Amino acid sequence: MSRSSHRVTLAQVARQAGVSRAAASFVLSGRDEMRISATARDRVLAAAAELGYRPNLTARSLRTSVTHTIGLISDTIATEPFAGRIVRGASAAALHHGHLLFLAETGGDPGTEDRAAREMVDRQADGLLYAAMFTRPATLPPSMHGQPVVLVNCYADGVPCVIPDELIAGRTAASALMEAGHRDGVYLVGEPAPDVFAWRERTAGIAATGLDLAGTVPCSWWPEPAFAAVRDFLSSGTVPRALICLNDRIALGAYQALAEAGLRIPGDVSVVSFDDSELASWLRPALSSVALPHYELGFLAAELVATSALTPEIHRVPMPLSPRASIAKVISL
Amino acid sequence: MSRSSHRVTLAQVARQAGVSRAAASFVLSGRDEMRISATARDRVLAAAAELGYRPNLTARSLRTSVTHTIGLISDTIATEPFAGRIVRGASAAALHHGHLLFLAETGGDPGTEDRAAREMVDRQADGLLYAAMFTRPATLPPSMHGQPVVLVNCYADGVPCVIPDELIAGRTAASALMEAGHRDGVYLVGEPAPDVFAWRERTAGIAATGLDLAGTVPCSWWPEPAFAAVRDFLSSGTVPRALICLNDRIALGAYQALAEAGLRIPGDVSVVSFDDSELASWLRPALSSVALPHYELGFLAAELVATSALTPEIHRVPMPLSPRASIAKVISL
DNA sequence: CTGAAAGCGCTTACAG
DNA sequence: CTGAAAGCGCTTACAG
Repeated sequence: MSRSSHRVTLAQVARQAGVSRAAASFVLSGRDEMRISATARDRVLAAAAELGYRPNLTARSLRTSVTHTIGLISDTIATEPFAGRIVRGASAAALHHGHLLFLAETGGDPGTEDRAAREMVDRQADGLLYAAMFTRPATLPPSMHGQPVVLVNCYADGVPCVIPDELIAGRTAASALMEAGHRDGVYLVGEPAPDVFAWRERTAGIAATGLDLAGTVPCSWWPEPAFAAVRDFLSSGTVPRALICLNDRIALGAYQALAEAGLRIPGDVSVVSFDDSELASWLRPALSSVALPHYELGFLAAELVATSALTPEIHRVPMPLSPRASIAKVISL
Repeated sequence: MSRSSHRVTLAQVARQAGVSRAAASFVLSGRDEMRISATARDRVLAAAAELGYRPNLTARSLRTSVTHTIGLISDTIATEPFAGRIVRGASAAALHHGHLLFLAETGGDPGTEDRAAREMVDRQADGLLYAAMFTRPATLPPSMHGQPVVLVNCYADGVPCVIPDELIAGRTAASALMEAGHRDGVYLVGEPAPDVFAWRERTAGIAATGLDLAGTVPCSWWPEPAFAAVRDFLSSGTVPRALICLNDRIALGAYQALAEAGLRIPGDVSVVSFDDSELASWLRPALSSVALPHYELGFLAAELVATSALTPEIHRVPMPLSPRASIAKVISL
């Protein structure tokens, strides 16, 4: 006996209530056009409750050709610590709109991406989300073409996308320093990466404030290289007044190098960063960081497909500063 | 015009191939019982390829009453940094078995859990996974009763579950220290938590090695309290030889306190920990840590439902040590 | 207001 | 080997 044969069906509810299946369908799906009599309505509701009726949504979907289902393809979000918030946001929005999320993690492999998207399309997902770990141009898997899709944390011509507003983020980080009185001796830490959206926008945002960087300490965006680069930089004798780290991992490495050099944060050196990962609040002193709005990215994207708002726009989501103890006010004489 | 009316249907493929729908169905679903003629077979395949046919899985499911779909309900896994690996493991296993994952993040709210599970059941998911952020007893939402379910990182009577083998983990951590020659001055850092599975099993595992702890430094399992507790402990004058930290976050706090006290790792104090989060490899020196096998947990659990291996067993997944630089060999005289 | 009927796109015995 | 038919559980015009 298959499991579905255990489930009570609309026909059974109708029989027990003494009405037609059509009538039962109307009251249970809340469509009141036909003005079912109140007593019939009550009998159907009572029967449904008594029998524990649950609609078979796969059957309903076959008829209505809408599944209330959204597929999310992600390269490696669930691995990447805090980027899992994209998934959480998308799930919350989906649930909120009576939808359910299909999720596939592909590790970025194009073959897997295509297969996963195809599985979703074959299951008649109402729309597809394609999410990236870091903001970048996207190449859609072939099986997504012609489907309703929104890009999350990535972008492509003619496709609606939701991305973090890194331009404002750069401005926010620089402003935080300037409002504390910093003007001189501000260094950017992190390798220039003209190909990387975040780098381009953040540096443009910083420049837009009029803040004059004293220089750049190049290093790849990870703790270990950042530690080495900042250590070497400090050993040259320069003492910076403030560091803008291009992410929290770089900031961790910078903290370590600063500590080794006997420099205090924020007394000697102020630090501001991007990401606002958990790390930011764990460091000593806690790190001021501009938050990547992953939850909001996922939420908005799922909402766009749930509400069929699929015009090819670029939605920029604000990146707020989480101010913490790593920035000191400069006393000007 | 609805989207589904654009999709090419099995009937169209059959017509173009000049065979019955039944014949087309047989060749396309690879069921060879009827020994379709090779030329008919080829014509069907050609027609399907030419028309770009894709089966409507929602229709197939209605007929076969299996959806090749697995639902995953998680309290807050996608938020919790590395626990997102459960999702990744489950997704990989699902895909590997031709299934797709429904995901819902509930924030641990029972109402949301129940609603989400109901949405999955209504969509005829073949089985459900219920996952917890940290290993604990589980209370299933009512809508999951009677469904095929496996518990991930949590447990309940009579329900199959997949949990990390924390007992061996405790033994592994203690053994790592002992093999390096540590016998004396080994302290456990972290608040005793008799209600917490990980605490019970880890301490039991440590005890099982015969290692005699010199004491415990109690503190809640977070960086800040750990920093404060270890700092106070050190200020009492005791210098430990080794620390077993109950998670990586505690280890971070301990590192900070040790550094402040001018103690070197591992020269003065060896440190071993549990979790093997990203943090472990970022610290200086890199931290030896016993890995939480979240990916494997998710993978195995999804595989169990995909293969219908749903006997109510407790599956314990090994927790391997990631050895790094934080443990020093003790030179005995 | 209610009921009989068609149909969504498949699969699967069942006759030939 | 092939084809006509029933049916999975719903929704929705369409007559009465």
